This record gives sequence, structure tokens and C-alpha cells, in this order.
Amino acid sequence: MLKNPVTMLQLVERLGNLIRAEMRRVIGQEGLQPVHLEAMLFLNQANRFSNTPQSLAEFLGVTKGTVSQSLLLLDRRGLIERYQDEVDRRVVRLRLSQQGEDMLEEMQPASMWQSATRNISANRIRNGVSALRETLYMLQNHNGARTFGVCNTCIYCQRKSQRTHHCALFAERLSGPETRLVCREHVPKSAV
Amino acid sequence: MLKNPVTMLQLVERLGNLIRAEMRRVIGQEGLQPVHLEAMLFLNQANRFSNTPQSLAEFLGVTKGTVSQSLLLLDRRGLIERYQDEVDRRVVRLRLSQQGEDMLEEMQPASMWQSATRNISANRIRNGVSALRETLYMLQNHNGARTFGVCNTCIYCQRKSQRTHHCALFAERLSGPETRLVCREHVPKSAV
DNA sequence: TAAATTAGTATCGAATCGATACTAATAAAA
DNA sequence: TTTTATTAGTATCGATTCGATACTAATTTA
Repeated sequence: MLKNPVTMLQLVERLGNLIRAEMRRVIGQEGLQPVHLEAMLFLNQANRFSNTPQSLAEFLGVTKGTVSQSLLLLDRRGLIERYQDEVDRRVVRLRLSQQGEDMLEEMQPASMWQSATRNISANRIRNGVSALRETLYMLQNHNGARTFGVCNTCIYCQRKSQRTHHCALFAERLSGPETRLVCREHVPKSAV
Repeated sequence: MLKNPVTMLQLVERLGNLIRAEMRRVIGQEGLQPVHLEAMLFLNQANRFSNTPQSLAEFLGVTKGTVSQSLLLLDRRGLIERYQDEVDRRVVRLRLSQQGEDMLEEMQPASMWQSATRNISANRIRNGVSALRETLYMLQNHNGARTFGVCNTCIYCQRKSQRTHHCALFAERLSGPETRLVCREHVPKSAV
């Protein structure tokens, strides 16, 4: 029985708790909860195949009913916009409103993290990223959880030319910026 | 602006969400919430200086009033025991009941993680642990958050002999097993 | 001895969350 | 084609989290 994997779990848990506490502190001033910030961060990064309530529910690991409630609140506060999909009229599309984007902008949730990792060697961080990424991919294989990675690390993403990409799953063209957004159908290119 | 620290943040966030979702799935069958499992895991690891409501509140990043509510529920379910401290009669000491220990035992929350990290090289995991630990310590320096590390990585822990240790902060003797428990006063030995 | 601090609890209102039931749109099957 | 099943999302209920506030009791400080 190796000890290090458990240590890593505990560190991720602890860091997760700290992130959550920091979120609570920052977003609490707006009268919101951590889950609202997580939802907004997700919508800020989700591509056009993934900006739906169902997708958000999977990302957060809660039921669609629960997500529906949270979205109701975000909508009431004017932080998101909801609109009907044009081809499948059951699905609702979500996006941040201007006000929502402004709020995210002013919070800079990553700034604390930047300063915390400033003095760590780039090499060590690279190794850390690698171990975490690999763990995440294994978890996906193991229990079917989605990775929600960005397109340019996905097996379905094919480079067509200098500036155009193609998604083999949805059979649609992807712009350069789109390949840096997260997708619910993301499947990691390799285990490395 | 380095990209990797942000990537690491996103991975930790994502893994945190997955852990939380898994907790929700496992503990939900008992009609409990993730915070209850986190509390029980903490009490299972906390040393005798740290097994109080106040300490748990700091660990979770919530107010003492909130923790008081959760403890009420855990007590009603017979999962924890509360007793008064003998010297300072304001403080309440907490411990898992036999039933609580049994429940934790049967859940094995780390098993999923074990299997997810099975195929990753020991070296890479060691590097990951390093980067995460260093980040955690930096965060503590930066915003005063507690690390909740184990005694044997703490500057106050002094080895007296083969089997006995001494805490320079509380000025008390520590047994071997005690040095492997987490403490709210933990201060990491070094930044490496 | 009095005032301040500390640990914890109680109560209130707003929000999460799962479960269940529901509507509406789409897909599959007969 | 018509029926049935599935899917996306919403509505409602009850239990719980959570912060804010106010409170008690024990300890520490002045």
C-alpha cells in the first residue's frame, strides 16, 4: 500500500477546501454561494456544445433539479442569460450576461493562486500538473466522470490548417479560440 | 504570465469537484451531505489539540455557528460524541463514535483514488505531492489559512528519543501515533 | 473585582440539494 | 403514421447548510 497517493488525495482535498473557503469569502460579499461562482466560471469557459443546464449539472456533480434552482437565482440577479436552442427546442442555452462577466473580471479568482505558486519552480509545477492530469484521466476511465478538458487536448479535435480545426464527434468546424474552451464530451488524447 | 499555475488551479478545482461529487454519492445513501463526511474524516485524523468545533470550523472554512448545526445532526445520528474538556470547561471535545468509525471504515473514501493513481509512476506522484504541498504552504503564508498538517512535518515537533516526541508549542509529550495526526497549529518545517 | 475575550449554542431567513412529479420536445418503435 | 419511450428542463416539498445576530457560560485580562 503506497502512502503517497493518499497524501496527494489529502492535499487536493485540503486545497479544495481552501479554494472553496476563498470562494465563499469573495462571493459571499455579493450574497452568493460558492456554487454560483463555480457555475459562472464554468459558463465562462464552456464551448457551444456544453453551455446547458444538463452539462453544468454534470460538471458540478449535482442533479438537474438542483442546478435549475441555482440558475433561477443567477438569472434573477441578472448574472446570466438563458435562451432556447434553435434546432432542439427542449434545450436551454446559457451564457454570462455583461454584468456577470464584469463580476468575474473584478474577482480575479486565480490571483491568489498565482501568488501562491510564484516561488515554485516551473519544473515542479509542470510535474504536478502532469500527475494531477493523469489522475483526472484515470478517474474518468474508472467511474465515467467527465474530464471537461479543452478541445485542443481531445482526441476528437483535428487540425485542418493553420487556423481551422475540426471536431470529429460533432462534425463541426472549430475556430482557434474555440479550441481553448472546455467541452462535456472531452476525451483526453492520451494518458500522458 | 505563466499558464501552468492556472492549469494546476483548474485541475485541483476539477478534482475537488469530482471528490465532492463522489462524497455526495457515497454519503447521500446515508441521507447525509458532503460536509458531514468531511467533518468525520477530520475528526478521524485530528489530534487532541484540534478535536473541537472551532478547529473544525477553521478546517472547513465556515463559521462556528454553521458547524454547530452540522455537529448537532451528526450527534443526533449517533455518529459522533461530544464531551466537555476538563480543564477549560468552555470547550467541547469531539470524537467519532463506534458507529461513526464503522461507517467511515465501510466507505473507504480513498479507494477510488488509489485505483486512479495506480498506474502513475511513483516519481511523478512524488513531484505532484511536492508541488501541491508547497502551494498549500504558500497559501498559508499568504492569507493566514491553516495547513492542518501532521505533527511530524511541523516545526514545533521535536524528537526526544526513539519513541517519544515533544511539542514545543503546547509543551507536551507526543506518542509516536500522535505525530501522524493533524493539528490546527501545524506550521510546516520548511518551504521544501 | 470588573471588563473583555473566548467557546459554543440558538434562532432566523435565504439558499442548496435530492426526490418526485410534471411539461414539452424529440427520438424510437410498432 | 401513430404510439411509446426518452430527453431537457422546471416546479414543489422537506431536510439541511450557511451567515448573521444574539445569547450563555467560562476564562483571561485589566
